Amino acid sequence: MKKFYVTTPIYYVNDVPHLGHAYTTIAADVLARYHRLNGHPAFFLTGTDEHGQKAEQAAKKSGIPMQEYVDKYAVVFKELWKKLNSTNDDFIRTTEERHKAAVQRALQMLHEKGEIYADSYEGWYCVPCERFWMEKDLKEGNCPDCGRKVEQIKEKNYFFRMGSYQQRLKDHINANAGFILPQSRRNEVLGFLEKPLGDLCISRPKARLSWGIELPFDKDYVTYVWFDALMNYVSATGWPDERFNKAWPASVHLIGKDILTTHAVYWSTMLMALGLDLPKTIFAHGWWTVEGKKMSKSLGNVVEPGKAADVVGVDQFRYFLMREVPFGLDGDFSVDALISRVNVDLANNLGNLVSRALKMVEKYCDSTVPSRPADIDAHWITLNGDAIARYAESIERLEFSRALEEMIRLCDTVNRFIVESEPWALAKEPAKKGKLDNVLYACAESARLIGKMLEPFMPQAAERLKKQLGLVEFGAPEWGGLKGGEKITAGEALFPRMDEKKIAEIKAALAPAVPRKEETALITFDEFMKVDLRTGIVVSAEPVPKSKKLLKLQVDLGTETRQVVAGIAEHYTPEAVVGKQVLVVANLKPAKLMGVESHGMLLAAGDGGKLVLAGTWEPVKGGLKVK
RNA sequence: GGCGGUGUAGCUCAGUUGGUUAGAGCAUGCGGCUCAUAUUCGCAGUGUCCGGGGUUCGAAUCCCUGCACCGCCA
Repeated sequence: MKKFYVTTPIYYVNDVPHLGHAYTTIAADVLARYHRLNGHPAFFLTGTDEHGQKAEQAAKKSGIPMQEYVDKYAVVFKELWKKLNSTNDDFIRTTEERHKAAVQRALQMLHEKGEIYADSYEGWYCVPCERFWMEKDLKEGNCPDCGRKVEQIKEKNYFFRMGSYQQRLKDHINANAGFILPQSRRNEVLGFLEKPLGDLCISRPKARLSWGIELPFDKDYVTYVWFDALMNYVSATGWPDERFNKAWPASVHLIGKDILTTHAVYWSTMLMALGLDLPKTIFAHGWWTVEGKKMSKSLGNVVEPGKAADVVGVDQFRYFLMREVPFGLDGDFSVDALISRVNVDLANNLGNLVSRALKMVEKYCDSTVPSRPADIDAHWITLNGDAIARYAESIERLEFSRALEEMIRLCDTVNRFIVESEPWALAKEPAKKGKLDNVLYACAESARLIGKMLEPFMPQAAERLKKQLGLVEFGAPEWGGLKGGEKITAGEALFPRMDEKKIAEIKAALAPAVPRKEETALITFDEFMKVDLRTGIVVSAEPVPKSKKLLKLQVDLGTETRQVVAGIAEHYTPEAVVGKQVLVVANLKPAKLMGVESHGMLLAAGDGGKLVLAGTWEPVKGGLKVK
């Protein structure tokens, strides 16, 4: 029997779950449900990644003891998955004994095999930021992040001989077209592997970071979080116990595109070194924007999945995520798109179809599915069968949106069939009762098949539809599952249409939280007057070589022509700014940008998108004081 | 800068190895039905297939080039 093992990444506990987390988990859940419903033993794993510096920092910041902090977050994730009807079979936490033991065992094995070695290196280290910097990245000898001074320190660490697996990994990827998906991501990894692959530092000195799994062969170190985290995929299956073979190798690792390299390269080589099989597929899906904008805390537009599911319905939320965007591409989460999907696909099309079909069975057939006609049109059976085949094929390929498209298409087909057969007209002629029964059997049976298709995606709606059809299980995805005689209960609509009131409610619930006002310190008049603002006229402009953003401008300030370098090249062409009347900070300390001297700054307004230069309302000459 | 990708209807996209009038969904307009959640069905569209050049009997598709955007790497 075909076993199926699907994983999500274990989610990092430095923040609350967002749309991206829900997306991966729901996709994994759909796969797991689909396989279980088809009789394949399925194992669906998710969990939390609880070690490492960021978790440690986040805990410190919140002033909660480490273990208490991670316990709290693990619960937050678990509860969300419950709410979203995730059927994960296990939930692994990297702070659990079973996981720590597996990680230490792996480290021990690799150490003994000579796959891990100690080495020292010197580098520039920023103590407050707790990280090393390359010489070239330093800003005037200081940390490019915080600007504080860095120290040259010498540190010993342990390294995994990742580089020695480069060729084997390339060969594996080349020989297995489905190993890394989508194809564009596969190309990326192959491109990455064109350059020499270095070894991987897998330790952190406890002096710097104590929150982690201790190296079994050196108690002064803990394990690097990625090495620790990736091991979850096997530790949860019981590795190194024999029983892990029941699950491993994984059928699919679902991941976000941001963690492709760690999985495709780190994890794959780790498995090779441990002598374990590689997963069948690593699938990197895309990211969601919200109303066209990148999700970010500062914009306050982070979608909380629990909240979204509460207000639109869990099934509707799951449907939208799986249907809206081809799996693998980026997508946009907008209230308009969400409403449209729910109203058009689920309410008008699918829901209404089920409703009209069942109500007719109630009305014309005494709420009982007519007996299965012997001579039903073969073409009709083929139409249904083809839809199911294409649906199944799409899911096997992880093309969720396509699978759902096929389901909706079948609804279209059945809706058309109803109009063409006009059961309401047949019902008026007692002589045509036989024909009427056949039509309504076909409708009910198609509804069953549609239920079968929506089951992995929308489990609650599936349950209701099953009851409406008088079934305990939907049965096989083949024509003829309904035997006739099933008691129908039409009841309430499967998916209520969202009206204006509901839409307003959703918009209110999902509206971006008001971003914290940036506290602009108040300044005195005198302080303001220290800024020498002048009007200027751009005399000439040219791009700064090798720079995307910078333009080199000569600006007429009346008494002189100033050279000013402005970061506006992405918004204005040189031609567009020549002759423009601008506002210049004339007493700004000169600076060199990309090696070009700049004696001042132009004023411009922008919110991260389009930048707009500031000028005066009426044309004025250059050099006037602005106040 | 290196490598890879994308550009098709108002919007989101599909277009197999080149082959008739270039498609789907949504949105829009008109018409029909009344079983159904004002639902559904039919019809109607609109396209510089990013620009330019080339190969070919024939190019959205193949080649070259330019532009724009995106991804990975540095």
